[in-house]
Amino acid sequence: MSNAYNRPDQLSPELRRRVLDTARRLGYPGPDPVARSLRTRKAGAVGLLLTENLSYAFRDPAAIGFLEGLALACEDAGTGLLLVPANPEREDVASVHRAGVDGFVVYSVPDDDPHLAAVLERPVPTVVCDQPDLGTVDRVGIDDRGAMYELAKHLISLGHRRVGVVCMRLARDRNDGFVTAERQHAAHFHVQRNRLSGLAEAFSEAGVDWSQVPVVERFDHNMASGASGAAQVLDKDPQITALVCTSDVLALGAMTEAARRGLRVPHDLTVTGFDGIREAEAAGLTTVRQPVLEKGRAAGKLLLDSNERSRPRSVNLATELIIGKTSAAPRGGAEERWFGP
Amino acid sequence: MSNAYNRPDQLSPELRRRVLDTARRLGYPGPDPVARSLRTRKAGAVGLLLTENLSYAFRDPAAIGFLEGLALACEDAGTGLLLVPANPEREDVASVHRAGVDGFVVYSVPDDDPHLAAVLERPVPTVVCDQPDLGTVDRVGIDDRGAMYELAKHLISLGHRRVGVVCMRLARDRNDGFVTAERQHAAHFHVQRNRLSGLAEAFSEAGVDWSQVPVVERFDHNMASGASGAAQVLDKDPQITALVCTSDVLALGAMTEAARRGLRVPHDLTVTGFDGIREAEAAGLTTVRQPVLEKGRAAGKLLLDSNERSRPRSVNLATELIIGKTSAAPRGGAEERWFGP
DNA sequence: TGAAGTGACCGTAACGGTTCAGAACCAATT
DNA sequence: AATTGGTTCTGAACCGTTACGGTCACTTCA
Repeated sequence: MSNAYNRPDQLSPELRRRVLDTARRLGYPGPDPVARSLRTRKAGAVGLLLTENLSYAFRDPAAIGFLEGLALACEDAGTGLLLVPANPEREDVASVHRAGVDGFVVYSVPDDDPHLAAVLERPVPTVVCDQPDLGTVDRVGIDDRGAMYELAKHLISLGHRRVGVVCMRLARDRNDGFVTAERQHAAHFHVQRNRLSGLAEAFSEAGVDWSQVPVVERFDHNMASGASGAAQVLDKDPQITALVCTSDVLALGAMTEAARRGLRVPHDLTVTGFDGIREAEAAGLTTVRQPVLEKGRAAGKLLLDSNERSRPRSVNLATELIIGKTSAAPRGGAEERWFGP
Repeated sequence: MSNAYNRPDQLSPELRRRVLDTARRLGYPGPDPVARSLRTRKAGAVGLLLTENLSYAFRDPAAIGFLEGLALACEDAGTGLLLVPANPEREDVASVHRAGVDGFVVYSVPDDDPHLAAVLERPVPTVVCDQPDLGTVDRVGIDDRGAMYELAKHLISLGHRRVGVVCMRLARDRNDGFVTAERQHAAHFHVQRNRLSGLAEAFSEAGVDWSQVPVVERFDHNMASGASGAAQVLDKDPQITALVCTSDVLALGAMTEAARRGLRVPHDLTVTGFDGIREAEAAGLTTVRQPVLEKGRAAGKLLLDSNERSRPRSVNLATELIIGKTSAAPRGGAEERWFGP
C-alpha cells in the first residue's frame, strides 16, 4: 500500500494500478501525514517561537524581515514553518508540547520565558536568535553591545553629553516608565540589556554619570510608544541634546513627538534608532543596520543542517553604523533653549 | 502515564509524582506530539497555502495583513499556523500531502494550481480566499469586480476615456507584456480576472473600445514591476490620461515611473491602485481599500468553527473607494502634450 | 456479613502509516 | 531434479499515544 504511493519501483505497474484504483474506489484520501510522521520521525516542519502574540510577527518590520529570511531557508529545504502560538500573558506551554516539529527557532524571548524552557526540554534541535548563548543549543545574533557602543561613541564625538534613552520592554512585567539601574542590569531581554550596557559603557567612559541619565521603558513596541517615551524623557530633562532609542520603530515615534514639540531634528535634538528598517532609511535615521533577513536565514540553515554530533554553534552577524541626517552636534549652549521655539 | 501528564484528576497526587519522577529519571521527554495527534486526530494547526514562494508572504503588504488577521484568529483558538512551502515553479505537491494540519486556508492561488487540487483532496475542512466559489468549501473574499467597476466609474466621471492598465500575473506562465482579450478573459487568477472585467465593463458602457486599451501584465509583484509596466503602457500610448493598476504596489511603482518621465500626478496623469495598503494611504493614492486583516481573520474563524454539517459558506467583505490626490480630471486636450516637458 | 458502590490503577487495542524479513514465484543454471 | 538467483508480494512488528473497559481494594449501607 505504502509502496504503491511512495515506492513505485518496488512493485509491478499492474499491481500498483490495481491498488490505487481500489483505493480511490474506497474513498481512501491518501496516506495520513501524521501517521507517516510518527513512523518516520520526521514532521517536515520547524517551529517558530516568539515572545509576542503570533500576529505581532506581522506587525513589526524587523520581525517580518527575520521571518522572511527564515521562510527562505525553509522553502529551500522544502520544510514547513509552524508558527507556535505562545501567549506571553499566560504560562500555558501546552502549545509548545503540542507542536509536531523537527526543531525550533526561538526568536527574542525573555531569558526566563517558560515557553523557552519548554522548548529546551523537547528532544529536538533548537536555534535561539537574539538570545544569550546557552552553550547547549545553536545561537545566531549580533553584537548588540558593541554596535550600540559604537553608536554612542559617534554621539560622544559629536559632543553629546546630556542624553536620554527610550527602550523596549526589559522583562515580562509591564513597566511603562523610568528604569532603575537595577532593572537595566537585570533585564531579561538579552538584546535590550546589551544595547543599554553598550550605551552605559561608552557614556561612562566619556565621563557621564549614567545613573543620572533618564531611561524610559515601553512595553508595547510601536511608534506610539516611541512618541510617548520621548515625551516622558523630554519632560524629565528638557535639556538633553540626544535621544537614543533601542529600535527604529521607537525612534520614528520619537521623531513625531519631537516634531509635535517644535524641536527640529537634528538641529535641536539628535535622535537615533537601531535595526535599519526600510522606513528608517527613508527617514534618514541615524541607526545601526543589522541584517535581519540574513539572521532569519542563518537560523533556518543552522537548524536544518544540525549534525547531531557537532557542538553548539554560535554565529554573530555583522552590523553597520548608519550615520543619517537625524544626528548632529548639539546646538551651542543648552541655555539657548530658552530662546527656542 | 498519559494521565499523569494530562489528567491529574484521574490519579492520586502521590502516584502522579512517582510516575513523573521516574519519567524524568529515565530521560523521558514528555508525550510525543505526533503520536498524540495520530491518536486524537487533531494536529492543533492549520495550514496556509499561497501561490508564491513562502517568503513572498512577508514581502507583500497585503499578504502580510492577511497573515496578521489569520494569525489573530489562530492565536485566539490556540492553534498553530503552518506555512506550507508550495513552490509554484514545481508541480511537487508532496508538501501538501506531508502537512499535518486540521484544515487549510488557501490564499489567492490560480484556479488550476495543482497544490490547490491536492488540498481539496485532503479530507479536512478548507477555506479559500480570493478564489472563485467552488461550492464545496468555504470562501471569503470581496467583490473585486464591483469595486473596480466603481473605481472605473469615478475615472469616467472625471472625464477619462483614454486609459491604460497594469495588472498582476494572470496565469501560471510568465507573460511580461501586453495582454490579449483572450488572456484577460481566461485569466486563472480570480482576483485579477474580476478586476479587469469590472474595468472593461465600466469603460465599455462609457463607449470605450476595450480591445484597444493597452493592458500590460507583470509576473512579479513589486514596485519595479509597476514602474516597468507603466513605462510599457506609456510607450505604447503616450496619450493616455489615466493609468489603472490592479494593486497599490504596482501603482506606487507606476508613480515613480511617471515622476521619472516628468509627468505630474494627477495633473498630467491619473494613477490608481487597489488594496488600500498603508504606503498607498501615505502617498494619497486613489484606490479601493479592502479589509485585508479582516479577510484573514474571517478565513481563520470560518475554518476553526467549521461545523461538519453546515453547507459551504461564502463571505464577501465590504470595500471602500478611496479618492486620493492621484486622480483628477484629464488636462485639456491631449495635443497639449506636445509642448510638455 | 454480604452486597453494592466508589475510586484508583492497569492493560490493551486501536490510530495509520513504514519498513523489513521472508514467502512465493519464476527462470536460469548446474 | 535440485540449486541458485532474482523479483514481486505478503504479513507482522513497530512508532508513542489515548480511550476504554476491567480489576482490585476499600468504604458504605442494609
